[in-house]
Amino acid sequence: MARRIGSSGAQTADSLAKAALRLFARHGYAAVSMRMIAREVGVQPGALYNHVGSKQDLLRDLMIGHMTELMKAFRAQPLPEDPAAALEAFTRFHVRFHIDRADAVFISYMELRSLEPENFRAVERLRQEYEGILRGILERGARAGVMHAPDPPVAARAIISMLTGVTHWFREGGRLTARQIEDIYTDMVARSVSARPAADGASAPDDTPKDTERTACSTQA
Amino acid sequence: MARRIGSSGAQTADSLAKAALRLFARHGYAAVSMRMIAREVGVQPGALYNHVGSKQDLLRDLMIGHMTELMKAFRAQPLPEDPAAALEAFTRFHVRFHIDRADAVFISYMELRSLEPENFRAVERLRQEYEGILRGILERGARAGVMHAPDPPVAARAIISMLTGVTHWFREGGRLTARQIEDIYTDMVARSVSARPAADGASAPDDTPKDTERTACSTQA
DNA sequence: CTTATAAATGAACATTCGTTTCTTTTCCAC
DNA sequence: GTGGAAAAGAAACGAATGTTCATTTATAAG
Repeated sequence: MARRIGSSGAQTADSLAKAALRLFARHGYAAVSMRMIAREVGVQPGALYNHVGSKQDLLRDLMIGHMTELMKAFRAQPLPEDPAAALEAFTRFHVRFHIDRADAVFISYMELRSLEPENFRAVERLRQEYEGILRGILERGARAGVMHAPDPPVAARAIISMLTGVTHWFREGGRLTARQIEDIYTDMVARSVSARPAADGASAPDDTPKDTERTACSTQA
Repeated sequence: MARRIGSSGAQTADSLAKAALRLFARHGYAAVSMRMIAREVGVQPGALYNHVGSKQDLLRDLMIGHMTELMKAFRAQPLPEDPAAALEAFTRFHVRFHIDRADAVFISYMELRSLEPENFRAVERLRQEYEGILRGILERGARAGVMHAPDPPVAARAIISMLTGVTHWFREGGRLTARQIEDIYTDMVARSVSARPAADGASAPDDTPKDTERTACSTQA
């Protein structure tokens, strides 16, 4: 009764992952019950266990799947030799990838604590691998003298925090398009580690320029 | 009723909040039971309800208390007129305040979704008020031509995301001191909205001197 | 002291939790 | 068609959930 139209084989397993992803992202792992997921999928709670070993397995698979996909997608594009270009490529990739997968990102950065130790280590290893890519870019840039990054590990984390934060507020159809966001972040990241000094107003209050044209900006608003 | 002066009177209520804060931060609101909190306080579960109306009230009080304290602490210090100096003051304050209260920060940024609608609105209003301060600084800086912020609302969020991220990894006694972290972030934030162009260069009015030696960052790890 | 009251206990309430088990239904190769 | 495997339904398991309540203990004022 109530059979699906097509063959239902992998269909349920897929919508299970999708439902769990959305619910975990929205309410958090601990606040989501297997019964909620079952209702969302349109199935009885017990039936879920034909496709997944446990609730914890579900979370682990989602997170490892996301991180693996992240690494794969990043490696699928060529990384420019030039550090500045590489940084821009990284930034644009990160923003675009994360905007498209806000739910998965949210979970991956938020539910680390919900993972049992062994699963945590597996995900954490992937996360550090990704972070290492950015750190490497910053180190190369600093060595080449084209970037200012007094502490690449900290800078890498700071940048990733900034970029990932986009998932907290960006909504499709808002004031800005994804491309505009991408441009703004790319600009900010490039500047944040620019080899040119910042305008240190603290020690130079006389710093105000005579006057300039409107803030020249490469990113249209 | 309003008696409460005794020795152990407010003691339990206080350690209750402390215990809840740590547990919520560590495991998440939904994953923490009143029984866990009670055990941490050293009391039976039912006794908690002499000091708090419900688990949800506990979360709301923690979050509103934190945000209120944040606003109060910020307003307690003078905000420089000069936009660049104000930005530095904001950055240093934010990093310092958040490093000292990693647990509360974590909860406030993480458990918004665990709040019931009415409580959510109350906290969100405080959050936007704080965000508005930074946005105002960026707008003033851009208007004065000393900052490059094509979209102050986005830039404000990006910066706050970056700064708040410090609570995810900073641990006292690590490789860097809190002051060093503070310096690094201050430098990055100042650069990220610097009126001077990034390395790839675009329009540069009133060009910058060639001296790149005044790297104002005082931290070397 | 007595007395009022705040706080803690210990047990219980009705729900909900993740998961298991058994049975029935659906699907696909033959 | 038949047989067997995979998936779903139905019901239940023990444990844990937030919370209440009557009772006892501690505390401070009069």
